[in-house]
Amino acid sequence: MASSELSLILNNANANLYPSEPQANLLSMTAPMGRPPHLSEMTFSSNNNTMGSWDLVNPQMWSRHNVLEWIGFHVEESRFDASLLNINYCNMDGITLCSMSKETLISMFGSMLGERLHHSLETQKSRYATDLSETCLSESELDLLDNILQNSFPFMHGPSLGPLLETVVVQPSIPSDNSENSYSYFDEYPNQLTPESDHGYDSLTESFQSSHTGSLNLSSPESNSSDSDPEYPEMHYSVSTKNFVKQEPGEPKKRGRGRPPKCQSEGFEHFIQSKKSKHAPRGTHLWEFIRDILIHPEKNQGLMKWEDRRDGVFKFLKSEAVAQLWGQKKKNSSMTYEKLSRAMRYYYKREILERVDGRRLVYKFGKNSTGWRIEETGY
DNA sequence: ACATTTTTTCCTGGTT
DNA sequence: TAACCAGGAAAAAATG
Repeated sequence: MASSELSLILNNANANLYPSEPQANLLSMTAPMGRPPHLSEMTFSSNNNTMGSWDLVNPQMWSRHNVLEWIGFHVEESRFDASLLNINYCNMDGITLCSMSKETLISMFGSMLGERLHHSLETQKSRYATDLSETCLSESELDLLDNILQNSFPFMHGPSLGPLLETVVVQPSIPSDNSENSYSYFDEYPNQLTPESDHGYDSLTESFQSSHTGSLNLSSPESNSSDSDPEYPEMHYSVSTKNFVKQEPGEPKKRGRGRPPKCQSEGFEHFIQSKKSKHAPRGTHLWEFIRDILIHPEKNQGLMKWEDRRDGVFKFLKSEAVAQLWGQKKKNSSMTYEKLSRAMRYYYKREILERVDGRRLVYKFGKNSTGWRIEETGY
């Protein structure tokens, strides 16, 4: 639960930096070592560019709190998408951090943030070089730290560390004691960004959080039938039923047309509201989101499939699941395939999509869409 | 601040 | 009957 709080913090920070970005997965986490900071202890300052107390302390002396502050500072400074962070990597103290090589940091945080963190860490270390010499660790101590590291991040196995930037995770609705049943999408997508993707576009980094309040099979009916591809395992997507409940029973209502005003949530997001960028990052279009699911066939886990890869014909296999994913990206829990498909139909006119008549859940990319062709993707 | 574009929501009616 | 498709209308949100 505490790790969820950590995640929440970073994700909220990210949500404010990149309003359209999804929340990182909270369910795929393994237990981090030690006691993570409590929400109330967090100081992702609402003051832009304000360093935390870590700046005044030798990195070797940093608490977990300081480390998290420091990471948070650089996440914000570099406008890194915090939802891409594996929160497990953020839960360490200064000693652990200081024992990490540049390569390790890059492995953990990606090249951009990792290098930045490394540079900052080295700078901080040098500032306190005198202190460091006094607190220099013996080889055995370093070995011990190495062990701690290994135990803390068991999923790290050398340079090609495991699911580093864990992103989308679809949780089976049936609780399982086997964590392998949860699987993630686009673990290391920084190298898989679509050629045509706009900078920073990461539509597939959202989590697909399950809820204990109910489960729903979001597979489209058709996809459950003979049309289902054998290569895609049937999954039951567990999604809070509240996502589909737009009205409380008994609430009389009938909204007018058009979209209702967005409710401003209170809490941490509000706390760091001032960090919110004026505009959402580009490249958050629905068709790009759809495209990116398709061009990562090994990871889309049966959400969609190509009907004709070369011609750009594709089909929704789990229409509601895709809609939920899209809704999650847009922070809209009431997204449905019905609405998503309306937006898809608007693309016909703009020739981003072409109509495919007579085939349910089937669409085709049009001449104004990019980034999906084999020549563009390389596969 | 404002104009335009994109998406969301709701709706009616039709098809599979 | 459920799920989907078409597309109008209106409005919010995103974007320039």
